[in-house]
Amino acid sequence: MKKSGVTTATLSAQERQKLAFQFFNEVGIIQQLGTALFNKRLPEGLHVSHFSILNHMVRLGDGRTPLALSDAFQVTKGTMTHTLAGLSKRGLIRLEPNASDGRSKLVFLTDAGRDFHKAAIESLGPAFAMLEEKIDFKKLVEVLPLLQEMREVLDSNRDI
Amino acid sequence: MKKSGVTTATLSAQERQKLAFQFFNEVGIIQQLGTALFNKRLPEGLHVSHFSILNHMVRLGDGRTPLALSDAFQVTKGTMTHTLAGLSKRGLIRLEPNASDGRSKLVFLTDAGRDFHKAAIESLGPAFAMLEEKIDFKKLVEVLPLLQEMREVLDSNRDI
DNA sequence: TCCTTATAGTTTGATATCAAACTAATTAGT
DNA sequence: ACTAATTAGTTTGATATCAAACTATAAGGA
Repeated sequence: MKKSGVTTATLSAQERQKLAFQFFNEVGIIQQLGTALFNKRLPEGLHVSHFSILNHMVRLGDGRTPLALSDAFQVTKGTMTHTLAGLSKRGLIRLEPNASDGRSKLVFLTDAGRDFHKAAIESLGPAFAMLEEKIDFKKLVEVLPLLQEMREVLDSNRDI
Repeated sequence: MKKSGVTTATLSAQERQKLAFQFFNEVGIIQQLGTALFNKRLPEGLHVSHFSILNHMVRLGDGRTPLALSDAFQVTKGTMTHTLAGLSKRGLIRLEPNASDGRSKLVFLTDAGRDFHKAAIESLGPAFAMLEEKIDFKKLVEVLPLLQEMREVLDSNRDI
């Protein structure tokens, strides 16, 4: 794998610091812009956070606990309570008691939730088309492992 | 070339969609965890957003307008007003009228701001050490170009 | 000059998120 | 079995952010 620009030889402490800031800065901006792009395409009052949960359940199955979801998305339990309340109020999910644990609940997709997810995917079409036109998705494949690694490192070192 | 997993040959529309969701999901989580990690190390009441602005001015010079800063960090003008107010209240920056434009202001670092920046960098030391130990920074170098590209694409297609 | 439009910054109202305190149910240690 | 510790979810209070309306200044065209 060839590379250009910054040499791979050695990075000074200062270079590493600058790199890290750049990395987190870009990540933060991408997150903001990406969220804004998605939000704009979703119906009034619905946020990417809502869509993400529906998407997660459509792809990986429903019947999970709120805690499992807050783990998957790395948000606090309180945030998940809030997000699920929004979905529930709109009838996109159903919250049922968990028979095997009285403290817990299970989250299920409703038909409306599946429909909404499908419609949301459709309405994201133009944004996807734009991305596909401008970005070489094979590069995304190459980049994902580092992102996952970074996420895992950050996740398992929260107490640092 | 392996046959399992995603090959670089061709990606179906569905694979591309899944990739994009994964990408934005990882980015969102990294942003959250990274922000949390940094915030924890900053003094009470100060947020990464404050530090980032100080860092920007230390590295690239002060005397910029709030609008230039909101552009650089891709936040709204209102958000920048709020963030600068926080910095100003703590005496870390000075806001002066812009002699060449009555509508505008200029943002300057104070000595306290420079001191604080230095101290913040120090207090981020352990977090950096952890990252440096766990992450190969050369990989960061390789990943930055795509992140920048993605940021630019998203930035120049806000209206999609 | 006067009027229209554009620009810089502020304000307002809403919301997503976090951290921490709280409640209720389960599990574990003795 | 009983108490202590843990766990799932909710609530509370704070704050960072956004979008949109607003204010004040600047620039341009007739």
